[in-house]
Amino acid sequence: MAETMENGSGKVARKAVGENQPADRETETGGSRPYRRAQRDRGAETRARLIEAALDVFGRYGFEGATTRQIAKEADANLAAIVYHFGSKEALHLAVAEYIVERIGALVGPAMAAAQAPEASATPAAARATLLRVIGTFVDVILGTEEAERWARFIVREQMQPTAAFDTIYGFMGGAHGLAALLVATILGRDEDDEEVRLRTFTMIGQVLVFRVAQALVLRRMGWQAIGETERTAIKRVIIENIEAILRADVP
Amino acid sequence: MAETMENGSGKVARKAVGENQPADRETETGGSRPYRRAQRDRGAETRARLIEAALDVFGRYGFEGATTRQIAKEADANLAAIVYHFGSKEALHLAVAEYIVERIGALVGPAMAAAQAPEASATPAAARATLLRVIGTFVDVILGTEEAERWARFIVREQMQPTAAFDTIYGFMGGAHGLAALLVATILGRDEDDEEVRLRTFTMIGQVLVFRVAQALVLRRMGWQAIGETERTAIKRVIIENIEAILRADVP
DNA sequence: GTCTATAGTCGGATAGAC
DNA sequence: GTCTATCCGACTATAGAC
Repeated sequence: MAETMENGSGKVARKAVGENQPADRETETGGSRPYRRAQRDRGAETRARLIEAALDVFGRYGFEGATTRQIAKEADANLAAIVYHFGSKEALHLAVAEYIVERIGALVGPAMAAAQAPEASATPAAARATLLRVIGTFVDVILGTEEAERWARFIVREQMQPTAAFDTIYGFMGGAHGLAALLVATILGRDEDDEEVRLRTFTMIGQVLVFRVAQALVLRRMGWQAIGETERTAIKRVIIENIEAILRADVP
Repeated sequence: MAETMENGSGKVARKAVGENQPADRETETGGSRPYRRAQRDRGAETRARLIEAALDVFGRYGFEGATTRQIAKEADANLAAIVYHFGSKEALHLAVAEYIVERIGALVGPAMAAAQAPEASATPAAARATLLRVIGTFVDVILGTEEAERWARFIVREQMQPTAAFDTIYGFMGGAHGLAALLVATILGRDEDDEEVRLRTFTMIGQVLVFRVAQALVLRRMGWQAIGETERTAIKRVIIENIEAILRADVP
């Protein structure tokens, strides 16, 4: 593992990405706007590529297992760029956690904001509809987006062996659980701080998580190649039915 | 991480473990049986300690992140012993997977064997009782045994980034899911290969798993220090209630 | 079977040219 | 901002004494 092909040639195989060129290309008449733009925020783009690559590599190999060389290579950037932009391997790791929270927030933020509106949990019936909608969004994001696989790897590692990055992750995840717990509390007519309410909320989250965390097992057992839209729909239906049953049972 | 204290002294701090002594100690009259025994299977004991240590270190740092030095140190064994007993770091990794399957098998084997008996799933009612008992055992093992934390770390890593060790793990986990799915199928009066049955079985497993995988989050949100017997009982009650509700809903 | 010593490789981080 | 070159510590694996 970790690449045995280090055969000489420290050259980074620089494919044509449309930037990172020495300035004496792109001699088309007039415009050259793409070039100007690339020139202006070349640093920001390198930084972004480094974070994306680091998310992938940290997620796959863990903090210690990941190498800055591999991250730089995958980002098509220079090794020294990591220290320049972030200061250290550890700081890059933290930046990745912040990036994940930011990206997930962008995807589920609207749904969460809607769920936090007063009318969304005004009555048990409204809260139930809101909860089911939030869970649906959760399934779509966690199983449907291509990035989610990388996020999950990174986050689960933090759960099992927390580093300084965990606090950043916790800020978001704790809020999400709290919001869901509030909805569950409203539906069941209990207090938000009720132990049972919080535990039951975790079991609902777990029903979704298992398809992400134990995906290798799921694919083999289901005879699937991947979790596409068809599979996701089937999963969502089962989970929604389960949650309806669970909520029904507790409101006799 | 990965220990910065490498300060000279390659000596392995050899604490009194009752063995690994140079033979000219233990001059008590007569017996010296413990010594003889230690002498005889010293190799087997070193091997066992190496596997235990490797399980811990591989689980915490991943295959690449783990170092054979740390494993040897934690096992109170010599670095070269790893190659001697297993051949390579990778072979040790595989041996750990086999060890985990063996240990979990020893703990849940009886429950699984009982669940496989014909009468355990003869009727939907019998199957339901069996399933609830199996889930209870699952919760106890996964949240109640001290070793489970280490197993889970190792297994989840394999799920997210499978190596050769995954096949070993899969043999056991696939069987466990199959058994549970058979029970669920019997309860719901469906076929064992039914897609919905298999998915629903995964959602049941997920309700337990979340408390292991997202434990850092669970502890903070619940305000718990650890998951002891009290906490485990509360979790088990919620999960059992959920599963009863889910099964009830599908058998109108 | 277990040890020390070491060969050979690869890691993060730095310096300084451009 | 990005590059090459390099330091030096830590890694896996091996060799050979005991």
